[in-house]
Amino acid sequence: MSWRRDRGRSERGYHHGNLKEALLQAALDLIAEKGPAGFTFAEAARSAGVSPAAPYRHFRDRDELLSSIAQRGFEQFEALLTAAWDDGRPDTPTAFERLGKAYLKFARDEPASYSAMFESGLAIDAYPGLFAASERAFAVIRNAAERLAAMTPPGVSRPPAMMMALHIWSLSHGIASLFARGDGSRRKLPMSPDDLLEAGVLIYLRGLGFPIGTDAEKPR
Amino acid sequence: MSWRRDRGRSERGYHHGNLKEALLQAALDLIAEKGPAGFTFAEAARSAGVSPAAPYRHFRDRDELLSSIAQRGFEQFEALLTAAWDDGRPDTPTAFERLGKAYLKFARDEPASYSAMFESGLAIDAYPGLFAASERAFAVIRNAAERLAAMTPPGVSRPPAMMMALHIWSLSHGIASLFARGDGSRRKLPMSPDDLLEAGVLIYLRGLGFPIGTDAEKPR
DNA sequence: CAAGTCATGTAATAGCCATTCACATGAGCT
DNA sequence: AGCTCATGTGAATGGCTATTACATGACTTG
Repeated sequence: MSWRRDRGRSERGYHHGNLKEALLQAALDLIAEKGPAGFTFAEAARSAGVSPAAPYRHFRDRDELLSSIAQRGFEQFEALLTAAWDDGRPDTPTAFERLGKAYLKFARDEPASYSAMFESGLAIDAYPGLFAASERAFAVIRNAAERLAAMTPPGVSRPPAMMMALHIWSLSHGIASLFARGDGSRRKLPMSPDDLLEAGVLIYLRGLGFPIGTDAEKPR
Repeated sequence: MSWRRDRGRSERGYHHGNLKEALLQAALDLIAEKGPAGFTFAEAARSAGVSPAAPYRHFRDRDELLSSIAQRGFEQFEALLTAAWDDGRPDTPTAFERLGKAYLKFARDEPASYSAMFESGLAIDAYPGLFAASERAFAVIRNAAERLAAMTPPGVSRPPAMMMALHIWSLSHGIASLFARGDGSRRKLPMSPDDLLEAGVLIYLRGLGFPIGTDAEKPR
């Protein structure tokens, strides 16, 4: 093991010491500020205090940096979803609701990552690591759907868990994309995105035969 | 009236005669080919056979061209949705299903427009015409939801039409964004996006109290 | 500890793009 | 015929991506 010179000193000579990390962080900040299109390799380099050519030692090109950010985003996303699901505690429906909220929370709190993940226009299958990370995140939702599907009341035909997962994911993603972005560049709404999603999921689950209160609105 | 020299001749001298249209078409082709990020003002000009500075006579900048494309997209989208809805004929639920299908069809058939409309990262409120066009398109969905809401069976609390419209829109948009893009750069699915949406809408409507067959799958 | 190696940075450069400005062209009006 | 203004051109500026040859110094090895 070699211990890097971790002294917080900004006294960096020729070598940066942690450029890859610094670039990822800088890029994240830039994306948060100006969207995934506005971010430039050169400016990230400038933020990190290195020459415009330096980043190429760590990323093949701009897209690879973007894909790294997206991948990290999916990993963070998976962790958040996993925590929200909490293995179905205290009960499956409650945990399921929490999962949906967590989805929107991520889109709201990490708009930069979210952009990189879903709106950067990257060909996801061109980056195996990215693809795998996104599959793992989706797996959390699919597992939860599995557990929920297993709970269908007797006398009701059991829905395919995969389909449920896709419906919930699509609804969450649609709401997040259209209304719940951190950057305010989105459309106004007569209710909060969280409430919109919660109501939608409740109605959907009732449609599957789950016994849930018959009024869609929460009186606040 | 002055009649332009509409002769199909490509004999154009100093003036193009229809540059604005030509640029919009060229940009659409380029976006279809390389995504909204890959499209460049300069290349559109080249396609149209004019100098790189010419487009500035018709659009303030690149973003304004993009917003024009998005606006046209919304207008075309609105027309498609209106036709699909067909004022609720032959009956409201059937027409409502058609509306959802039309949404996906648009995303599939016009990926370039769809990208410009939803993934270009434009600040929608910075372009009043664009904003208005998107509102008109959404109004079609809202009207349909209104009619559907009015049909809720007796004994069931009537859902807010706006909320229904937002749910359906979000679900459609989520499915379209995640799975139904024309460019194969999206994720694989165990069922067609159309079927996924149809099943989701049916389940949702059943959850609202509409009397609909109790099995979610169509046997094909 | 001295020499060598290799990862990591830099400088310089080519090519592309957005945008602007002064200037050219010619279509339509009077 | 002459004028005028919308529409195009050429040239220039400054920024970006990406590549290449070269510089630096961190770490290894004897």
